[in-house]
Amino acid sequence: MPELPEVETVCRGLAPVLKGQRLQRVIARRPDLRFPLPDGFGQRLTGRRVERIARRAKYILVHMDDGTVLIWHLGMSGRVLIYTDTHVRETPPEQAHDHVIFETDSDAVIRFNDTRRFGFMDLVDADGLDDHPMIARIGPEPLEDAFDAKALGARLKGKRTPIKAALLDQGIVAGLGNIYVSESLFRAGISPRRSSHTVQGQRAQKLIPAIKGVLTDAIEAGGSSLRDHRQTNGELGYFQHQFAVYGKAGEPCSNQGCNATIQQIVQSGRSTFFCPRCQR
DNA sequence: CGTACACCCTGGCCGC
DNA sequence: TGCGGCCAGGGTGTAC
Repeated sequence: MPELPEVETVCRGLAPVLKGQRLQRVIARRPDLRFPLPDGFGQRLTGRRVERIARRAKYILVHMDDGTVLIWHLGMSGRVLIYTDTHVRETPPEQAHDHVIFETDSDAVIRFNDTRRFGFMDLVDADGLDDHPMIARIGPEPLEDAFDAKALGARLKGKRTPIKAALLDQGIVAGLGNIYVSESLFRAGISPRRSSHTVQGQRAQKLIPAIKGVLTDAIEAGGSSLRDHRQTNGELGYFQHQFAVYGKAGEPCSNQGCNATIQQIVQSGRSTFFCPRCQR
C-alpha cells in the first residue's frame, strides 16, 4: 500500500517507540528481502541508539547514534507492526513474512512483515546517504515549499510522456504512487493522458495544490488512524481512505453536477482511473 | 529520450 | 475443490 502518506504515517508511529531508544536485538529471519541484507546487518544495529526517524520519498530513514542510517523501503506489501509493553502483555506469535524484528531496551517489539518481499533494507553512513543509488536521483519532496508550479513545470518541460507516467517517476517528484497520481490529476482536472510538456502555467498552478492537498489529506487520515491504533497496538500506516477515482471504475464522478462514469485505463502497465469529463 | 515489457515475489479472487 | 489466469499501492533493467 505504501505511498508517501502511508510511509509518513509509519514514520510518525515509529518515532515515539524508537527515538532515543537502544536496539537490544535485531533479528533478520532470512538473509534477503528484495536484495540481500548487508553483511552483519543485525550486529551493526544491535546496541545502537536511535537518534531520529526521517522520510525521503517512500523511504524510511532511521538515524543511529554512530552515524549509521537504516534505509528502509516497504515495497508493495510491507507492513510495520508495533507491540509495546511486552513485559506486561504477551507478544503475539510471529507471523509468516515477519522478516525483520527489532527489540528495544524499553520492551517494544517492531516487526517488518512483507509478503511479496519487494521491500528492502540497507545500511549506509550518514555522509553517504544522498549518494545512495536508490536515493540519489529522487526529485523534490512535494510537500516542501520549493515544490511549486515553476519547479514542476521546469521538470516537465519538453517531456512527451503522459503526465500520469511523469508523476509516477520519482525523479520528477518524490513519493507519489499509482493511487495518489490518479487522485491528484482528478483534483487538478488534468487528463492522465495529457502530454507532460503541456502541464505548464495554469495547469501546473492547479496541479501543485492538488498534489499537496491529496497528500496532506491522506496524512491527516493516517494521523487519526494512529490515534486509534494506539489503544489496540499493531499495524501502522494502514487506514481507510476515501478515494475520489482510484478503484472507482464504472461509478459516477463525484464532482457536483457531473454524472460521467469513472474510466479505468492502463498506462505503462498500471491502472489509471479518471473522469473523462472533468479531466482534460 | 520514450514506451513497452519482463522481472523480483506471494496471495487473493474469479471463472471454469 | 482444484487449477489456471489475472490482478495488486514499487522500482529496476532491457530491448526497441
